[in-house]
This record gives sequence, structure tokens and C-alpha cells, in this order.
Amino acid sequence: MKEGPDIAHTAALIGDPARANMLTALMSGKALTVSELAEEAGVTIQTASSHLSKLEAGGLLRPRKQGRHKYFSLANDDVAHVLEGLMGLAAGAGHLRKRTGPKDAELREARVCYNHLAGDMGTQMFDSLMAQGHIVLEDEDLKLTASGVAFAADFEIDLGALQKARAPLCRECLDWSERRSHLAGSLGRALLTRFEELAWAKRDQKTRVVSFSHTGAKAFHRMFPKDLA
Amino acid sequence: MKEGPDIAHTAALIGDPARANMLTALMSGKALTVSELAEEAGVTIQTASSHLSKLEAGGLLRPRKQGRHKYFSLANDDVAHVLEGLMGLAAGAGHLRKRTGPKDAELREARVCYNHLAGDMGTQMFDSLMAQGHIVLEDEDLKLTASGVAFAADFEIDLGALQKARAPLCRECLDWSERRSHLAGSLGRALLTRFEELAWAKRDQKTRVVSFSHTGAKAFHRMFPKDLA
DNA sequence: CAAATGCTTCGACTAGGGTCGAAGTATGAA
DNA sequence: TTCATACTTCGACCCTAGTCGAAGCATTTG
Repeated sequence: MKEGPDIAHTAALIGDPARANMLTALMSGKALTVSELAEEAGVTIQTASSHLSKLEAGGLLRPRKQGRHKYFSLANDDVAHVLEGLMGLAAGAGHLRKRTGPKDAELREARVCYNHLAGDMGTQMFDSLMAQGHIVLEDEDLKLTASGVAFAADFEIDLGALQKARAPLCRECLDWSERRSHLAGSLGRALLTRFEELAWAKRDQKTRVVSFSHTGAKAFHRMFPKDLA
Repeated sequence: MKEGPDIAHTAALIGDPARANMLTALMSGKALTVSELAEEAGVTIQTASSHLSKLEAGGLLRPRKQGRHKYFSLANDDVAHVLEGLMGLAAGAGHLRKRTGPKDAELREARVCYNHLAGDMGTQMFDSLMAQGHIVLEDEDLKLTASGVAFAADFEIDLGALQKARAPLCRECLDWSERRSHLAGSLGRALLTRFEELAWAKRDQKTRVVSFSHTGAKAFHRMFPKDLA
């Protein structure tokens, strides 16, 4: 009678408030230590440790040991994708933690989703890349076109290094605030990194907010124009 | 400190085994009564009733009263989308209920996802529609092209009626077995319905399996060829 | 009207799991 | 080596939430 994967176990892992807080914190894309995650979730370190080993066993997190620290990050983009989807459902049901908080507007404007740009500017960049023909939807997923390769080279992104990793270069990710797609995958990550290198934008560690400088925003909009007839 | 929607509450709703079974059953797209869902989940009717009101309050289900029956269905495509995503995660973590069961192959071949065609044939149909230029990814989401409109008319699908509803006409939905997109939205539903009307395919209520007849499969592959150079 | 069916509410029971204090292990610094 | 830091394990507590029996509504049928 029960066919298909065991959805309940995975959902229950996300369903605990402390664990959900940790996962949400990891949506920033940064790897965090046990103590940092404990702080984030508002529980003691012992409790956090127990939660984290469950999340790891459930395939949601990827641990990395470094000296006496243990860093956790989301296991892959699929996890981030599901988390964003859940945020969309929760937002739709009106289950917001704080409604129209001061950070809310900034979060909708531009924020980090796992490791790439999300929010209004994220979807705008995605749309613009599609409209300029730099990426296309082919077969199952997004492909970088020849013009896209040129674009990346022009922006000094090392595609060769990115393609060595087995992670997909381009991926769609559904935005919970915009309800539209933005660009994930290793290229999405590389773009955000590049914005930071060029000091176009800075990301706030705690809140996931990405704040663009004045000149950075201007350069961004020149590179990814809203409408191109 | 806690910004964003309350993901834990929604995930916890899905995280209970009984509720997860009900939701999985509703992925068939059919509306089911309280007693049917109780049977499906293996709990008494009282327990099921309690679960269902929670799911309803959480915005995951949409109830409809009809006489002394109360029918439940998934609230919208977003819910189905998240559920499929969770199935993908659970499958990736190796948390399958039964591994390589007899139904498994059939499920991967063709099954119902909420109300549209999923599995190998679902993704194949999606790819073919894209390749033939009937649908394109524009701005945020999928759009039906002029040739797509002609195609629908030719297949005797009443687009006018579909467009009246505020539900999106075309949507992508990620397949947990294929890990590729297939067509959701009201057009996706209409296509599956049409296959049934033409007796190309029949869907099994219990298992979500969609079985194509011999001639039905032939017609399907003629209409959605795998490769068109 | 009464009987039957489908569902909801109430109340009580229980198990599972989240929580933390305390003790144990491992790595790095002095 | 000795101390400090980062994390894990153990054990006990407690409380939420899932469960079902029984009773209560609502709707349809006879």
C-alpha cells in the first residue's frame, strides 16, 4: 500500500523548530559550527549536537571536520530547493514569524538562498540572463549557451573550474517571496561571489540580506537590464 | 533573529507518518473522503479527522463538503511540488519504503503526480512539447506558444475554459524518480484527462500507476516523439 | 419520525522525542 | 604535560502530540 519514498521521516527532520532554525541559518550558504548552530537555534550545544547528527543521517547536511571544529552545510541544492518550497507554503498559509518586520523589505529585495542570489534582484538577474540568451532551458535543465560562455569569460568567471565539480552548472530555484525562478547551481554561486569580489554587494551573515552599494547596483542593472524590448 | 516563514510548522505537519500517508494518497489528484484517508493511513476515523483538520488549518488541504461526505484534496500545485521534492530527498537518502518492489518499475514509467502525468513518460512529454516549440520558458514561467495553442485545439482541449480559472495554465514540476521536469498546471491536467477520455491510458486509484494501452502508447509516442533531430 | 451513515469533539492514556546537566573524548595551545 | 576548547555520549526528566473509545452532530434514507 505504501509505495514511494519515506517522506514522513525527512519532513519530520525539518519539522522540529530547533532543526528548522538551523536549516534556515544554513540557507545563507555558509558552513557553520555546532556551537554557532546551537546559538542560532536557541538550544544548548548538547541538544544541537543531537539534532545535527540526525540531520546528517537523514542526508540533509554535509559535515566537514576541521581541527576541533565540525562545520555543517546543506547537503546539496535539492535540500535548499525543498526548504524554499516549504517557505513558500508557510508564507502562503500566513505563518510568518514576524509580519512586515524591518528586515522584511530588504529580504525581498535581495538575499542569499543557500549560496546564490535570491529575491527581487535574483529573479531579475535570471530573467535577464534568459532574455539575453545566455542560458536556455534544454531537455531537463538549464544550459549555458555560447553567448553565456562568452559572458562568463568577460565577467572573469573560471567556467573550467566550475565544470570540474560534478554539481550542475545552472539550476533553477523557486523563490518564496517572488514565486519566480532564480539562478542556482555553481554558476549562480560564482556570480554572487564575483559581486562580492567586485565590492558590488556585501552579505550580512545573520540575516541573509544582500546589500548592494550604490555603484554596485548601477553596474548590476546595467549588466542585467530589466527590459530589452 | 528568526526571519522568514515558519517552515517548522508546515514541515511538522507533513512529518507525521499518518499525515504523510494521506498526503501521498492525495498525490493521485483525486479528492478522498475522511474514511478513505483513514484507511489509507491505517488509523481510525477519529484520528484521521483530527489530522485532516490540522492539515487544512495549515493550508495544505482544500476541503469540499458534499452531502454527508467531506472530500479533501491538495490545496494547490505548490503543495504537490514540495511533496515531490521531499520524495526526491528521501529517495536520495535511501529511505525507500520498499526497494525495487514490483510496482516500482511501473511507477517510474508513468504515474499520476497530483493530477498530471509524471514519470518517464511525463518528462518525455514535457521535453517533446518544449522541443516542438509548443511551450517556452518566458520570464518567470512556462508560456504556451501560438503553435501550442494550435496543438491544444487540434487535440480538442478547451483552452478558454482552462484560462478562466486563475490557476496557471502551464507549470513545471520536478519528478522525484526522473529528477527532471514534467508538465503541471491546468494544461497538464487536461492532457491527462484527454488521454483517459481517448482510452489511451487508465489510472489505478490505489497505486498512482498510469497504464497505457498498446495503441495508446503508440499514439502517445507518435504525438510526443523522443528525438526530432 | 426513527434508523443509519459520515464525521467531529471530548477525554484519557501512552510513547516517543526534545531538553539539559554531567561526564567522556578529541584536538589544539601553552 | 597540563590546560582549554569543541564536540559527543549518557542518563534522567518532562511534555507534547498521536492514538482510540465513547458520546455528540449533521445529513440522508426508510
